[in-house]
Amino acid sequence: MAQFTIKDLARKLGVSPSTVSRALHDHPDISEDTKRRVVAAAEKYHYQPNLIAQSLQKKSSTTIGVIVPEIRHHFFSTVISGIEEVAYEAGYIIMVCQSNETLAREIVNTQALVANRVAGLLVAISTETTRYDHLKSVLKRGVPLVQFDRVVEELETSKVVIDDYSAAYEAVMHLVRSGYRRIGHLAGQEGIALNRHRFEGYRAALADSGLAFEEKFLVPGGYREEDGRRGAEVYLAMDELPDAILAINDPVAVGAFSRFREAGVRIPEDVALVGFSDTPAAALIEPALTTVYQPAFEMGRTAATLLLEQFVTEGRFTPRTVTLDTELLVRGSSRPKGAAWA
Amino acid sequence: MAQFTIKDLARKLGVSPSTVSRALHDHPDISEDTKRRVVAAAEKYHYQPNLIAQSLQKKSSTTIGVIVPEIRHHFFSTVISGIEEVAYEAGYIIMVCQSNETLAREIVNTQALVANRVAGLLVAISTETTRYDHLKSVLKRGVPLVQFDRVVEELETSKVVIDDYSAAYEAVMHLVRSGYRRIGHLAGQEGIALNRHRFEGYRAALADSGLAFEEKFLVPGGYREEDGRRGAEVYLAMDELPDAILAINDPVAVGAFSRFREAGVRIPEDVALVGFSDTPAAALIEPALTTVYQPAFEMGRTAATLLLEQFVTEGRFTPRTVTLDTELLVRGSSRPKGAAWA
DNA sequence: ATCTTTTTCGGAAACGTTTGCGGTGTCGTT
DNA sequence: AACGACACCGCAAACGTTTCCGAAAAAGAT
Repeated sequence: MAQFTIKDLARKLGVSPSTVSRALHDHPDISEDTKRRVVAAAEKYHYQPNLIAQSLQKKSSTTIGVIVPEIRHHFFSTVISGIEEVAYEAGYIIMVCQSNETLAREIVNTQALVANRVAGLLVAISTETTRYDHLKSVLKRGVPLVQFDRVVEELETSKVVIDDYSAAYEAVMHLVRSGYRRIGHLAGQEGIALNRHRFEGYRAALADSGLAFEEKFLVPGGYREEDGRRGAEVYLAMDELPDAILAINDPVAVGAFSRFREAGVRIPEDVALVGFSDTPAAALIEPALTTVYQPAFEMGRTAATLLLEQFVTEGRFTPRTVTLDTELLVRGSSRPKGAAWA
Repeated sequence: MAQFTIKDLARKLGVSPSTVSRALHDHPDISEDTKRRVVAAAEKYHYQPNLIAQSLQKKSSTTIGVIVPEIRHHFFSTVISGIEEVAYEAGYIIMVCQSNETLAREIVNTQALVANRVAGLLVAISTETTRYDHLKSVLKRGVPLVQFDRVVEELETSKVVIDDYSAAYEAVMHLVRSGYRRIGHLAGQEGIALNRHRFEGYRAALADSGLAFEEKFLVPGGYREEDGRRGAEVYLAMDELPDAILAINDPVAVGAFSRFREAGVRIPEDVALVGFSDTPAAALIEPALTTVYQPAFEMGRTAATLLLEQFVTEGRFTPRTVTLDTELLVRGSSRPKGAAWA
């Protein structure tokens, strides 16, 4: 019932608690013989070290905190999977919180994780997050922090991102090469760096192709399927549809996709579609969605790795930002204009 | 840099640490006046209680552990989302581990969580898990445990599940009513209770419909898309295909779906398909997949709620198992035999 | 004015570890 | 024979809280 502690073990063996502790940690001051006895006894009595006590004394825990907008989203759960993977290998365990895209909850979450004395923090900010006091305070406390995906650039932390600008640029270039000319963009909120970068890549590609940027074809929204549907709605109300659309992510693309289909708009004959890979569903719709593949799992792995590195670099440490490669997966939804059905 | 503790606060205020602690917890022994002073000072110096120390002294933490086969799977990440939701509301934070479907890692995970002195444990076992010593040991230590989805029935814990038997039964009945007669089953491993129940529901529905159970149409496999593809392969090698298939879950159904399509087999004209809802992709394929909807988010919520309830019921407590309702979402992939295209 | 009650607080131990420091005992060297 | 070196281990403090047990001061009762 009550906990079996190191003291109990010591009593059973007739040695001191310090000896037990040292034996368990393979300290050189302890003879091989007693080490064996201690380990054997620990085994026998199912001794389980109390990590809480250990953390208190060491002033640092063996858990790392993770904050994401929503756990259930495919992209983030994949990232978390990656994080857990390397955390596990390194003997850490992860505490996961979701902000539900609200700043208030994100703040509560960071406080809770700090209160739990996590060794470090991995965060992707919410869409509402335009003030960063909570993150700055984490930094000031000296808690290692690395941002991923949704990062705030002016914060001096390690970051892992994709090259949103180039990815969007390439996606649009692909559309242009495929014969599309009136290319719209289902964008995200302007505040988020990621969204801005994708927009800028989109715009630059238009410019570099000698195409005009049409304000009305830029329709901002959120990250979810319903936002895509709403966006499609906006396009449908226009005199003339764009002939291609770059969506801020897959759910939005899929939402637009189904709304368009309902309206009898053919993909890609009437309008081509390109997304950013948040979901495996993209490959299954008909025609399959052309999409920018984002290495979510790998993003989680590297973010965690960066954090672990920061743990060991005592004292002076310089933030690194690693940019992961994306890949444009060309599929049916952006078939060259006028091409026959596959 | 160094931590600002309750002692520091006490020193600043010229009172004892005990007084500060009591003031912060609104203890009646403390005058309103000093309470105000303490709270104000705590605010001023950004005092953050050390939950680690608190846990050590209280001998119980405010974190709950979660173990799932794989975080990245849509079903489980949705469950986790639900868990986090109610945990958050109750002031708990969750530690999440994945077993990667291996028993070894599941064992390590439970030990790590116990070592971290979680207040309770929420687990869905791996496919490999046929011995339960690690879970029994958790129980013996008196750590509250509730199982969800993949449960081991002989363990005396609260459980939250769906009625797999009935769900499979209804799904097959639906197929029969739609005119299908040679109904196959892409099953999971036999060891898992959940798989067995679905199989039994399937078999009972056949029997009650006066249809013969054909051994060869039962093809066991795993939970992933590739298992579905492999299963389709098996069917394709037969002289005669089944005219409908109940898949153990959506990924498997989707896998079979795409393999069949590659082989020129039409869905549902040549073979109808029904899945168990693990993924949103089911609604997007063409034709859309008929599937048994499982309330994953709700499952997470109730599992966490059950655990929280168990926290307060000191002493005598009787395990409850709650069965969540499913719903058969009838879509194109099981269109009545011979019916025209929508 | 003394005694009892109440209010308000402090001392100290405890939760389970780790670790600096010091203390034995043994052995080899001179 | 004496001394240093070394191997091995125990004491006690510390990590930041909470809480039992009193104790002092204030208030009320007689």
